[in-house]
Amino acid sequence: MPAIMLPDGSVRHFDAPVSGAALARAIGPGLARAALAMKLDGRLVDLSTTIGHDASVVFVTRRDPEALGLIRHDAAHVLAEAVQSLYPGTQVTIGPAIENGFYYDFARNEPFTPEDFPPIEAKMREIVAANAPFVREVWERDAAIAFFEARGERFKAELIRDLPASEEISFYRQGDWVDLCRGPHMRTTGDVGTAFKLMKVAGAYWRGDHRNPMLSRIYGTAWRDKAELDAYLHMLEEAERRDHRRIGREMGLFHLQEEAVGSVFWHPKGWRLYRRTEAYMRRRLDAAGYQEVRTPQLVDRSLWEASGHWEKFREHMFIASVEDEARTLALKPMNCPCHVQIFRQGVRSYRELPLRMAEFGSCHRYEPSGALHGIMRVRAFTQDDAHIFCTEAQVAPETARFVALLASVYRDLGFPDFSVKFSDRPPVRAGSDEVWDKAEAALIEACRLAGVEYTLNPGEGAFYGPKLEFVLRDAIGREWQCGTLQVDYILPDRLDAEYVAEDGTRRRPVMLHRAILGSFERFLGVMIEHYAGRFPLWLAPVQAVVTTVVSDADEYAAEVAAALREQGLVVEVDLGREKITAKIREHSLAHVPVILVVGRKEAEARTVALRRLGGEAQDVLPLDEAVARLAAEATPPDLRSA
RNA sequence: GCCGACGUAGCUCAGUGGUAGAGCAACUGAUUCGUAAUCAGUAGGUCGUCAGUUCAAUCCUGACCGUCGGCACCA
Repeated sequence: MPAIMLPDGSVRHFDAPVSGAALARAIGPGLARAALAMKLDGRLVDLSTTIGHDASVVFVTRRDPEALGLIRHDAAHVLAEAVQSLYPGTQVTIGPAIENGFYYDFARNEPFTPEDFPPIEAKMREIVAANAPFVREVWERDAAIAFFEARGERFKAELIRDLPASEEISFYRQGDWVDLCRGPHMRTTGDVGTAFKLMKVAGAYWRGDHRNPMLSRIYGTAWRDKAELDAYLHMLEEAERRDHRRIGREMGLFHLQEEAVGSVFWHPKGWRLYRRTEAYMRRRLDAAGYQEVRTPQLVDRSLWEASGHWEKFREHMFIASVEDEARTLALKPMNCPCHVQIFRQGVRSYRELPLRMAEFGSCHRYEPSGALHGIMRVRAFTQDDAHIFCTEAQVAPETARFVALLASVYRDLGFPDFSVKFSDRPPVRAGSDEVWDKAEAALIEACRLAGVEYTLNPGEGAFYGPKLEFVLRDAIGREWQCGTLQVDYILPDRLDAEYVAEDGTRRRPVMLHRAILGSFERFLGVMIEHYAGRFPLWLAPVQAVVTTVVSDADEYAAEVAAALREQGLVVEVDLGREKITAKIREHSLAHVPVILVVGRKEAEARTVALRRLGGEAQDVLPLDEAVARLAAEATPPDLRSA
């Protein structure tokens, strides 16, 4: 005799158990048509699920956010059926919904190629048009295993074997095709709709483990309607347009080449962008009480043995040696052991804590070749690194100070929107549970103190301590993990760092490893994509171009440029004989933020016509005023008064 | 590192078993023109590298290097 509560607070009573579909029909024909699935006491289930007890039900329609996941998951099933019907002998494995779409991993001797997409998509449309109901079946475990083994589906059989005994083995049938699946699904294959598209093929390890066979993965995207699909495809084009590798080349910022894989050749304009960012960071760190240091690139292996890197990370380190010496050196992959060496010089007092030691540390890591990506993932990079040596009591306030600094830096650099992930103790870790309890509690308290909201990232902490990860959101909604703060009780111990406490005893400091940008290379890559090369004036590598309408204005143009350079702006002068429209186009494509056009009128009146990148308006104003205005705007945010 | 695709002029790309083309950019000349492409001409390539097959390879085969998309990795 179920009593079912609906979202509007009303309650419906039934004499017997009732399916979701029947419930929807009882409420109204409109809902019966629109309902795709339902949330039964908050759990998303099939509409065919029978409700036999008192419950609350919320129907999911195409308009609800949950619909996307359902559409994508169902699309994965439709893809799998299409592939098996076109390519007999292909084994199915898993096919989940993911952000923006879905994928399905297939086992087949010959991998798929994009040329296979058109026939597969056509078959998928057939399956959707057939509008076959998704029918849930519960199987007995051995029968399920036998079923898949008889069909040569060893991956599916393996999945079932590894399901916990308590788990119900459910199948979903669509027409003649059936797949092991936990569900839930929508009513029919027709509910998938037609707003889907196969995107790419890729290899993927079975169960994500590189020791396992490589499967052939097909990625697709799926949306509620064509408008959403088009918007998504447009966003992808936008991302491609913003690609830092393309913009870096077009703007002459940097290049990469074979002889130095994973290292950046910074060109004058790119290096100016880099230096502006670095100078900004240096001012912020100075103001925040950090002391900058510089430590060696090449360090003897004995230090890496002491720090634990030699044992744990050697395969990621570049090792160097010379013939005349027996020593083995390594290029530093991290700065922390070197910073501890500075801390260890002389006797440290509690009065010196917290001691904030910063370095724009140049590091090398041997990253796997497949991981390299433009300047975002390289083998030689510079971190905005710092280590805060402090007492346990200082962990919370220092974390709060750091988060405030980080938020301010992100805001200044154009990223007001960021989120925080809290990674707690990993399964394999150093240190006792008591130490971890302490470290995690301190970090939680610090977040409370700083008013930081975070999502939990369980088991993802560093082996030596819990960490916060700071993820910023760019102009087109993508997320980039940049900043980090890690609490470390281990390294000070391994490298024997100590200070004299108030009571005269020697104690271990706690180390906070922290970075705001992460690495300059990666962060600048993110910034290039975020701004699509259209940097704010204070960061732009070339801040303005002065160009002429007629050659009579050449002399005046030089004067205008000189006046701007006097104020520290980087200005180019274009006296080319092309038409002004062509010159405007050229410098706009080069992403120069300000174009100053001068002709006879301006030369006589001592004015400039100021044009902003992307805009069409011309602002004619006196030279002095233009210079003052641009100089103010080109001042870095931390140096502006008020 | 693994799977797949790709590598031709500075860039974007065409093309062929008989040693290569276009557009843009560059350079030269003409054009003095008012806010996103003025016209004409010139120059530019060991067709990623190394082997093999062939009378002949940029093209076919193999290995290697690199890039791209994923996977794995990201201390």
